Amino acid sequence: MSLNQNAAALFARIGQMLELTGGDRFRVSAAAKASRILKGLTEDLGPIAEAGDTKTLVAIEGIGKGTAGKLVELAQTGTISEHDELAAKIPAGLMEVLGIPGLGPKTVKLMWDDLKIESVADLKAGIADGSVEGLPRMGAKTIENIVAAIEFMESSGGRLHLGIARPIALRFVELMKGVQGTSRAEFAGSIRRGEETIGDIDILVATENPDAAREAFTSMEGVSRVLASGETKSSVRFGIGELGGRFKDLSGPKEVQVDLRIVPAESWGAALSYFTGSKDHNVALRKVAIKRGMTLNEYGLFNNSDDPGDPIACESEAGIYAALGVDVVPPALRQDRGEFTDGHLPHVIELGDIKSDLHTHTVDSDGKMTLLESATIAKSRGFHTLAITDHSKSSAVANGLKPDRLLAQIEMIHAFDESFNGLTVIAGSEVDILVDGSLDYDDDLLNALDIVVASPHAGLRAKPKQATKRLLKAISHPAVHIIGHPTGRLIQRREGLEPDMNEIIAAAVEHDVALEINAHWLRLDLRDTHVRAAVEAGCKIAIDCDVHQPGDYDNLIYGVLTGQRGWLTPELCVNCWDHDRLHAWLRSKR
DNA sequence: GCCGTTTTCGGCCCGACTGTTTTCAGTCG
Repeated sequence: MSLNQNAAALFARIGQMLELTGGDRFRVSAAAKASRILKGLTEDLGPIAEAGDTKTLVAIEGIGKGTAGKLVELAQTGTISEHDELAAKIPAGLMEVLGIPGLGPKTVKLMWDDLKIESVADLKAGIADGSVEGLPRMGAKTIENIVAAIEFMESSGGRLHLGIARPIALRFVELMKGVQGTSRAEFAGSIRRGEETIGDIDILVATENPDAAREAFTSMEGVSRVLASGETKSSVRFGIGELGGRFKDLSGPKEVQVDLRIVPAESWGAALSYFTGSKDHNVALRKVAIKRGMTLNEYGLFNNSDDPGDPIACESEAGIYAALGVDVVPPALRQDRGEFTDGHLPHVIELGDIKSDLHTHTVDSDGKMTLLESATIAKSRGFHTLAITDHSKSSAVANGLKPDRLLAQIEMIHAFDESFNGLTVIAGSEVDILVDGSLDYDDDLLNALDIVVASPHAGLRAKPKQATKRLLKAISHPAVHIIGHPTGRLIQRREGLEPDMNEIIAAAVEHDVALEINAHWLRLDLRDTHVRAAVEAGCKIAIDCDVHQPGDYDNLIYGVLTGQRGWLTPELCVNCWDHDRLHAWLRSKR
């Protein structure tokens, strides 16, 4: 594990443990912030911290002297003494109790101090024997909520994938739009920002009939429990099983919390901005407001005075950003990763900019569609180019093509292309990058292909140095256009390779190779922070759906959101190029 | 613990909901 990820986990834990020991709340949030920042960095701080270079470390926003010192300590000794000291005082099971929704540090500390509750099991026993009931402010209703929350936590195995949560959010939005009196409905929160995993779903509604909205929301089919139903906010648990069996092999949450916010139509923009977040972005945005003598809340942007009067801006997000004198920040960029400090924002890619898919499979390997079926969908989406890239011979389980079958397929695709007016279909392959970095076909065959996507499929537990070497060798092969899902990670399932991304990106720039954002929501590989580093280096990026079945084309949005989160522009994304420019680039490797 | 157009001290975003309270604490986002 890299120092960043290791440190991020430790600081997150330090923050939680400080809460439980009654530490200063600003120190708590500083530790949590340090954790988030470290998670989002692209450059590994390992060598810097090991060298004791605190000057470079404190230059990072949110990292001060204290955190820098602990990073150095971690790099040099393998541990942070503050963490170990806290961990010695706090039972491990207590952290799990803190994870129960609705239970915060105050309550957990009280239970620990007064009742010696040190685990979820202790808490259950304390509820059963009535001792928890004896605590101050602990009534029957609160205990009922804790029992339900424990059940929820035990049935939910972590966060939801974006590709599962977003369709649910869209269903809620459609439902709310159909309720009488609704003028606007939209999802906000982490789904709108395109985060790769989702904690809960936020739905925003502007309506003349709040009671009808609330009623429709809490009684939607699939709602298993109503947690709250107030004037402006309702919360429910929604059963994911209702979606059917397509994701049944995915271990994950069985339920998700969905929040409905009913907001005044006139402050729609302020509310949408507020509930889209991220939290860090909101804090940064409010600081911009404060600097300008204004106050920002979910109702609007106001002058800072005793009698603020009418808002300066509130109806649209764009109006609020404009009134604050900053660029409008697309939702995916709202991460507090420099969107206010790096001058003007780039024009990031949008779904409509994508004009080709360069990584798709057919029935010839492990796809479910024929060439004709896939090409028909590609054409209906307005693409000018479709690359067929079935698996190579070593991917036996995926029915990879032996050389003779590939030669026959190339011939077939080239014949097909002439008959499918308006869409150029090109012959390619998703060629395995073998463990030693060599490719799965000989050079003559590779050069017979219009496009080569080289991807790692096996040996994904290799050490970082070996992984770097392997990918560098593939990148330097003159026939390769794109490196497919470069790390091979599966979100919440498999870590994948951890190569030195800076070296990979530099090599890709040197050899004119594009790195892929695989748009499948289980992959999103490259991930957002890697994309950001690649974009900063001027590296070409491909966004492809890795199509196996018809619905996979719909995954494109997840790839685009990931690109946006990495500040990707159409100029650097080969799928956004027009026909002639794309094909000139492809031919330049032949 | 972090930070600085009030710069090495003294602040640190802001409001809703619940459940338990007679005015508010705790939690969440």
